[in-house]
Amino acid sequence: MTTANVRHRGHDHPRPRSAAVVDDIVSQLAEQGHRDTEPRRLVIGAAAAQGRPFTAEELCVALPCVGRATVYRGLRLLVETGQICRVLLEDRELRYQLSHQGHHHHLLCAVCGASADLVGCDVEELLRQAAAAAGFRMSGHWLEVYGRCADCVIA
Amino acid sequence: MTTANVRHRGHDHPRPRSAAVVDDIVSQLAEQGHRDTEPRRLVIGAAAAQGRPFTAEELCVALPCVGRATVYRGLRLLVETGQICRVLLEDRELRYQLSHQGHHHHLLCAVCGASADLVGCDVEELLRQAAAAAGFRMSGHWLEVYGRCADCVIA
DNA sequence: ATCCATGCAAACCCTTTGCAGTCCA
DNA sequence: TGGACTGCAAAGGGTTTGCATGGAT
Repeated sequence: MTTANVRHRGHDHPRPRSAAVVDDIVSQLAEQGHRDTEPRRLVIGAAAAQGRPFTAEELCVALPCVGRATVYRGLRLLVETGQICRVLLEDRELRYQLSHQGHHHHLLCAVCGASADLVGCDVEELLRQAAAAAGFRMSGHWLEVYGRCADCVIA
Repeated sequence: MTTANVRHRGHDHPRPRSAAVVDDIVSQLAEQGHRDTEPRRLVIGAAAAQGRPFTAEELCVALPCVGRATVYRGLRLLVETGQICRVLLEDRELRYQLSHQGHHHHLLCAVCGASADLVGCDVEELLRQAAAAAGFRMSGHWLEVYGRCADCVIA
């Protein structure tokens, strides 16, 4: 295997400040014909402010002035446009987090909820071959890896 | 990688007829102190009769004489005792299917819904190493592979 | 001036739970 | 017989939708 490459959220690749993230996403949405509205900016801003995968409910609580439906519609739009991705916990709870470039998987800490992206790990090719051996043409896969992050392994 | 080994449901390893499957599962449940009841047998029988991953709702429809709660409770018991396993479709719809031995993953056909088990594919070790590179100690993972089965690739 | 986006509340879907009655072991 | 199991219906939670209003382009 290739040595796995890891990006810890907000460390190795520091993101621009939240406001810039919001502007960036809003402009990308604009290119696709989606309007620039205050509630939508609030949703994006709150999403960007989360330190780890978050739930729709958490965003609703963080944004009491934004309608519940608007939060859900905003999240759906962001997923559809690839700005954020969905994360499934072991108990099947659905969470979200800002997308990073390209295809990757999530390492999720069962203790503190932290998330790290796993990139450069060639599971995909392995799966494609295995699927082919079964006569399947793979079109996609869903993979979540659960465990304990470095901090929680020590504790 | 090791050459992936594949089991197509009901082909390479033909299962005993449905009634025998039911008896087998019921006796395993009995060993764990669970009673042998008619509704439970019906649930197991219906589950065994499905040709592909099924939903709780499908079982309820197939068993109009069995209470909805009983179907759900039966499925939960079967999952807890390892007799059946959960399968997640790409849209996150939850389905079930009879378990096979050991750890494996599912190849799911997006067209016809068929399912094949992927065994002997050492994704796990690859993931463990990748997780370790990120400082994570892996404790588990969830993987579903989506695509088209041999029949549906042709069609 | 459009018509997309929002907010509220109700609707929805899927699953679980409370409870009284039933039936294995 | 006692405790597990069942069925019904109602509750539950998480998410979506209908509709009238508001706001971006």
